[in-house]
Amino acid sequence: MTRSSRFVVAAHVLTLLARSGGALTSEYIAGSVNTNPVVIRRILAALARAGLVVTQEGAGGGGRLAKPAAEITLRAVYEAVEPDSLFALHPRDPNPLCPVGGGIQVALEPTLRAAETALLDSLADTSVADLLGRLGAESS
Amino acid sequence: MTRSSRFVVAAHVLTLLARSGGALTSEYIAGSVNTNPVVIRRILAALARAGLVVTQEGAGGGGRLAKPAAEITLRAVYEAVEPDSLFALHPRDPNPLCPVGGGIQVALEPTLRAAETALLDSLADTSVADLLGRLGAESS
DNA sequence: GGTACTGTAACTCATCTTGTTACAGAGGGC
DNA sequence: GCCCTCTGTAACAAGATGAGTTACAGTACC
Repeated sequence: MTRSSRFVVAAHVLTLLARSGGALTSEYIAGSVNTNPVVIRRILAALARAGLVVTQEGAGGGGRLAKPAAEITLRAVYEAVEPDSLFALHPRDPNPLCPVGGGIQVALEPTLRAAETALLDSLADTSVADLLGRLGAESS
Repeated sequence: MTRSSRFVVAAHVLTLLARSGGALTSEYIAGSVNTNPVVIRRILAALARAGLVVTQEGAGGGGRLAKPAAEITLRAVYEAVEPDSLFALHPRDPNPLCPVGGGIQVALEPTLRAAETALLDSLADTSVADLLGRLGAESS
């Protein structure tokens, strides 16, 4: 799979916002992430839809956290920017006349769901505040 | 991300092989998966490299399980066909002069590793024999 | 009104996946 | 030995997606 870097970039953005304590412009954030401001605005838009940040247009605007950094888990960040399921099923439906082809997707479903849940539960153990703490511990 | 369906197809292939008890040709398998035989051969090649199946060239050849279906976990299948890490880091390295940009990847690393481990551990709970059992319970 | 922002469309480029054709080589049956 | 049936793999096309970029409409503060 062509993995996207949106999740890692989103965590980066939120950590920046947590550290600043206020609002930052997409251009400033883009300078730290080393990308284009539009890329940041797209990420911020997804995070805003999920209620993790608040953005404001116009002069003096930008994005800021919508709640305390300790209350923003990486699970919420992941779900905000990677809405699709982790596993892709067959590109063309398998042969329904084959006993295996006709039932394999249903047979796999509970396992795939459990694996994705395990991933999300693990991500829920880390918050944006935790990330900020790890940064502070290394380079104050 | 363009999510790949290799994992689901590989599970399908192995379930077919487990059910047959012997060797199947890529053309036969392709009929159940509803794809091209070359796609199946690519999957079988990855599974063979991981020691999950044995393939044989020539007339009467094909692929068969290299060990009992109960000993093939979906974790091993996933690792065989999806060798890349689940999370992509920044496409361009973040700005090292920024306190956040310079350390965010290191700060994220333990969380990403734990999440990927949680996923793999969950997949280890299901074997190819389990899949075959789920199929049998629905359509005998 | 002017300036500083976001929101978003539109386009390009690169990469990945899948499907496909083609062909070399292996191996069993005659 | 000679077929015929297979795998292994290269090569290419088509489609999808991600990321980067430019452009511009709209909003909000001064």
